Amino acid sequence: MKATIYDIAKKAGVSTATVSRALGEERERVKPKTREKILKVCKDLNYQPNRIAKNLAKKSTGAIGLVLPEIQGDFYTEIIRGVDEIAYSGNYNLIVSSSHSRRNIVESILGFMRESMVDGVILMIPSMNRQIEEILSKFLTPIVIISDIEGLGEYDKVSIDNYQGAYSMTEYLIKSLKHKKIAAICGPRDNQDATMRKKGYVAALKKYKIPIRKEWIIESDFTIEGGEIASSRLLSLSEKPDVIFAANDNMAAGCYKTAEALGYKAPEDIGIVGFDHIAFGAFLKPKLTTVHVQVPEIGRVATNLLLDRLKDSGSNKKASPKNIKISTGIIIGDSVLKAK
Amino acid sequence: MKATIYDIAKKAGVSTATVSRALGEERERVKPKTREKILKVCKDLNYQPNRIAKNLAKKSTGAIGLVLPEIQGDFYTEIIRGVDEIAYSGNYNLIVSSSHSRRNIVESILGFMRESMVDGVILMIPSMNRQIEEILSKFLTPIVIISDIEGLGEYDKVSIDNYQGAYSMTEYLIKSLKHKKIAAICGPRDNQDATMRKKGYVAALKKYKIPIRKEWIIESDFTIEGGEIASSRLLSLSEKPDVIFAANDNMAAGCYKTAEALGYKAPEDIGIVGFDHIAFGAFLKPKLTTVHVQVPEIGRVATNLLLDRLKDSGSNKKASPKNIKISTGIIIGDSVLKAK
DNA sequence: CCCTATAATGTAACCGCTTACATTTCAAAT
DNA sequence: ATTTGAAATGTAAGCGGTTACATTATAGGG
Repeated sequence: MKATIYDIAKKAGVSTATVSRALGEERERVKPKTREKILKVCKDLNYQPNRIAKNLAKKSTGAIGLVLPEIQGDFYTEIIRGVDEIAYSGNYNLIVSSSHSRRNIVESILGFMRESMVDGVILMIPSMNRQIEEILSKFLTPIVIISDIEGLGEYDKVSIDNYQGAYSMTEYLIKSLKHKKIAAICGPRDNQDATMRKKGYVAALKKYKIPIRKEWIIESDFTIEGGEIASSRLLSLSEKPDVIFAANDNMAAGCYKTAEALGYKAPEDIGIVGFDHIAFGAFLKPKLTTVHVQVPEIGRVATNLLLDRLKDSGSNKKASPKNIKISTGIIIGDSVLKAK
Repeated sequence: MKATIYDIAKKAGVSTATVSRALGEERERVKPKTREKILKVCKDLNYQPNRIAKNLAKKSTGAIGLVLPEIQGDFYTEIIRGVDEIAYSGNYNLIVSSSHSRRNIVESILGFMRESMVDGVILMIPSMNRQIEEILSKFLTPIVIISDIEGLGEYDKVSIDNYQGAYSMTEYLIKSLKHKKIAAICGPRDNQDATMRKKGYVAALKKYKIPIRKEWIIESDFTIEGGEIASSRLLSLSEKPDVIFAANDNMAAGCYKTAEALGYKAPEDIGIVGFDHIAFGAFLKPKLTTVHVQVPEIGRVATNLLLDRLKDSGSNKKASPKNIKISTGIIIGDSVLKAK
């Protein structure tokens, strides 16, 4: 049988209160000699405090939940890593939940919230809907949202600066590389990151007075295959673009595949640029030019926001929601040349 | 204030026992009419059972822990996905912990065990040491180990069939492709997966009576850079191999880099094969021939073992430890040709 | 209408820890 | 020696559920 605090108290000849204090934050309030005796008994009996009982008494779980839309590929591991790092140093455990074949986002959220599994949750969602909003408003668990969705003023929010990233890349293509025929493969319409990236692209074209051609803006799905399909459509147009700006690196990889299949050589025949700067981009040949996103930083920032929130969840004066954008940069590879 | 079971009981005019029954597994034992009334009150008060209290009363946490050596790249997300899937359908939450700059494996394990955070843990470790063994033996939390380490008879274990995978690949190179000059870039000496892969390679050579050359067996570290260094050493030997068998795809990618840098063309000048079949392998040019490992399956199998263990952790007759090997296959790419 | 078996519900102890409040200890001050 | 106040420790009531056991309601048989 596992030893409990009573066993320790008995064997050490003190009360449970003293044991609890000797082991906890009030360490200092028990006489050194007593404490030593208690610690020795703990070691002898191999005592492991029961975390659950502690949590019940303290009314907290000591865990935070991370809800991801899916979990596949570098992007998500890097988010997890960032969150885990901060959670760990804040003494919280991390529970990860993501959609998969048998569970959708809503169930993930409910799993955490409905059963008060966690003290707070970090919610990464591509888009908001009525149902999710309703669920969130129903619970009082602190929430940090990772998403580029506008509105949602009542929540702490961290997002990639998608707009700026896409704008900068497009501007780079136009200003530095003198390109004008720039097509875009966008992400899903209902994905906010995708939407903002598209907006950035469009805004940059407008700024430099380059007409926007509908047939050069294709909606896709952020997958490699989606990139293949979209790019093959672009490359079969009578008037082809010189550069394809894929809204993420996966789709850029798809463009490489198609280009090769159709006998185009990057960057000479067609320029390709991406967004995200995930690890395997470096292995594409030629090396991919892409928008750099500090992915683990997203996780870190979100977690810090959440921990702050948890810290003063006791005090009644709620700090007003924060909204942090993670800035981006441009990684210059060899996948696009200066326009002739 | 959050509603508790007492609030519900009071408002519904029944006892807490009845509420508990109406909501739990003994649903059937309360009269339908009563149950309905209770459910209505729950909805009205937006009642969320407190999971912690439940756990304390039931003496379980409803969570399993997954300890990873690190969390970077596809390999680990796929493991997580497999584990998560099964954990979810078994109604367990998943807590992930991995080493990083501020925490090592031992701390990860202790975090779970010392504070009884989880009902069971899945432990993925590249190698065993005295300290870890000691910790594990000290706790009675059920454990499943993902590792190819021999011994450890007392634990459930799942491993990639590294030996067979490496053997098959080597045999394929010898028998089907008629190669004889096959070098190997191995993983770290203290990594059991690496060790078993090397053994499989050596065994196949022996089987086909091909002399083993020490200078063609290089120890490296499973990273891309390691693969670069190792392969540049191989390619600078006076007598060069025809094929390099890298013990993982990362190192194979390193070989590609080196080959290119030194002016060798794969597969004509040098054949390259890998191990793992991680996603980006498909993007190497030429397409990588490699050993396929069913990574999510590892997670699934491990979790099933753990859940089984948890299920009959009540019964005293402990089932004897299981040891499952996940079989591998060969993915034929274009990175190695038939010997001339 | 009573008896009895079974279904439905209630009572209260318990899970193992924390902590407000009460009590005791002890050293310094008088 | 007595007083006093801080330090050390103890007592016991929670935290919010579950569940063994006790009690009450209900229905069918005599």
